Amino acid sequence: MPLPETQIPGRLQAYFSERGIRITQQRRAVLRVIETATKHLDAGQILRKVQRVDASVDRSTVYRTLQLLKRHGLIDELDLMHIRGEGHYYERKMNREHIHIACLRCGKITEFVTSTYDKLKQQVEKDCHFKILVSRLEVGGYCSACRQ
Amino acid sequence: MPLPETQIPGRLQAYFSERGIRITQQRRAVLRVIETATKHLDAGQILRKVQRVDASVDRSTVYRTLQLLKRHGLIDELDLMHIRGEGHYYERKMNREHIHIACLRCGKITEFVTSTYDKLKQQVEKDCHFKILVSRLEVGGYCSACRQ
DNA sequence: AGCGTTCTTGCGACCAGTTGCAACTCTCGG
DNA sequence: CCGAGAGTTGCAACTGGTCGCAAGAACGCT
Ligand SMILES: [Mn+2]
Ligand SMILES: [Mn+2]
Ligand SMILES: [Zn+2]
Ligand SMILES: [Zn+2]
Repeated sequence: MPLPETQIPGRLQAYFSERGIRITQQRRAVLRVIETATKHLDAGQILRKVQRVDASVDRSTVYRTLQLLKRHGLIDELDLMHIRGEGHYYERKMNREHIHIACLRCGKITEFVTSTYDKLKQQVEKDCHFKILVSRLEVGGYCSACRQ
Repeated sequence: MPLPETQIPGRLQAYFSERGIRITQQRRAVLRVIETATKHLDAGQILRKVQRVDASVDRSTVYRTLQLLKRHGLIDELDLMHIRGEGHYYERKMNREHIHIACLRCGKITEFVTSTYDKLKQQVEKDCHFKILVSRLEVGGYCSACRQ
């Protein structure tokens, strides 16, 4: 994941306190893990990282926090073509919307930004009279290396 | 779901026998359910429909058949923005790739076909040197009716 | 700082999806 | 039509995600 320079640690926590959403030790730990992630993490990975800070944190708390973040549009939920298992992956929502490209052979995930994607979404909004709040484009196939 | 006229019942079963994939009573039932579906079904709905034909069919068989169909590119797996629950939805793969648009308020699912989507995929293939086998674009937001 | 309200947590029970295994059944060749 | 062999099934056990509930923590107000 890009982890752009614009990503200030503590941003999620700031969002919470601005909105009067309670900050607990458990939530603080989850937010830290998500903010400092350098790749897409699934719920299990997030749980394990959180438990290295506080082993008593329950899995339901992590799931509830992920739901909260999702509801507020602070993270995106991805399938990444279910390369491994059938669970979901999470990433901090960034400035630029990007496409996820998953190689079905080596498992590499590539992110791709293009204005064509923005145009396509605008077209959907116009043609379907629909207000888009979330969107997700994922593709699976073979990367150049895996095609020899 | 469109259920286009080009959709001949028995097509999936024909595909199986052409390839020497065994056709069992259980698989036949699952294929029938998927071929005659008029909307996106989740695994639980498929299981219940199959069990109305043969009550002894186990859930693992349905899941395994769905995996088989997915592996052969005969069905697409969708999240539909997890409007209801967190499971996946399935649909027979059609001639035209389409976008799924989910209203987060009323739950309506709209399908949309546009050449812009094809162009975007071509661009990804070219710019990322990637061979696309599967793709999935889902958007969530509010439909015109739900915005008054 | 102490208090009360309200929200959050951990727990246990539950449900959905996966997997190893032994019993079964398809398919093909004879 | 039958039998052999490979592939498939149901089952049971397990894992991952959800939910109701009672105990516990956060935070605004004094
Ligand atoms: Mn999914
Ligand atoms: Mn569809
Ligand atoms: Zn690859
Ligand atoms: Zn709507």
